[in-house]
Amino acid sequence: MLKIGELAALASVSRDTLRFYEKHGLITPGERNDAGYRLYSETDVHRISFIMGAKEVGFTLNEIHQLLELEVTKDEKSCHDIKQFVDAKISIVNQRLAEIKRIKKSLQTLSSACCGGDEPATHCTILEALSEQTN
Amino acid sequence: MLKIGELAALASVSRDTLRFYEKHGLITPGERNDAGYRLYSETDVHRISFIMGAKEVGFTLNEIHQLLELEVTKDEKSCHDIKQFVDAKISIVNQRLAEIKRIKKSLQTLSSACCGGDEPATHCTILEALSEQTN
DNA sequence: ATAAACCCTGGAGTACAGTCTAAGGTCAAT
DNA sequence: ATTGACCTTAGACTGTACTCCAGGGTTTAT
Repeated sequence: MLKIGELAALASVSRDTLRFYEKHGLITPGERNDAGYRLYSETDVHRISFIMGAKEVGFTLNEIHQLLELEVTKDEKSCHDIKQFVDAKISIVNQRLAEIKRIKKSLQTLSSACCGGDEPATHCTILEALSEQTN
Repeated sequence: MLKIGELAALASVSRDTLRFYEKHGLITPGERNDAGYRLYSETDVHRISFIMGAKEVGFTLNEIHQLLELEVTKDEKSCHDIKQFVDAKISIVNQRLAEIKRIKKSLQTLSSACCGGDEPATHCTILEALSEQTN
């Protein structure tokens, strides 16, 4: 079992952030010791890793909460309900994926158009790179 | 040339958002008419599309500003400088790409583990899906 | 045994990204 | 010529996601 500072270090977040996430129902330590210290399990490590990952790709804490809530509500919901919810999220993820690929392509076009030398970069612009793409 | 409401409708943002972006140096209409109305060009349409796309994949307005500023500062900077900056951004984009693929995989594992029927979804959890992955 | 390093709660403060309101000017249609 | 839909600014307000602080208790190392 990890204390809050240990999990915080592991996940590269602050203690305050973990307590903030707890207040908003994203992650609750399974136990507390006699002094009231939070004690986090292995599962909590996975959980915070999922949260950080989802956050990084643009899910809000609210959306992440919904995703994680699937775990809590699983017994009350049918497979059908969950499949529908998850498939809706997958389609959002696919949109994000397409968008990030578009951005990457723009940046790569820009980078490769750039000779990398010392001359002024008169023709290096994101917008030019974007407009050269057939999207 | 488009008026603010027209560009707003095109980009699915509010007029206020466009003015807010302007205040923060992201997009400035090339012209104003006699009454002081903002008039946006074709380039501005591309620009707002880039902004929305970058935002969607998790860039902050500040980061987007930096990306777009390449255009403005191009003459003062060498190709070398710009290439370095852009390549750094590409590596951030690659991280985001990897992360969103991880999320997508979790969701897909979850979805396909789900029979889709009417029974309670006892084994449908994001965390189970995550822990089944070899990452 | 005592200081440093950790933990607790509650609440205030901050940065970012809008969003809304007030008070007024402009434009197009009836 | 006047109504309604648009535009202007400045500034107040909101929601999200932290971040910090005060005032206290606990644990660990010397």
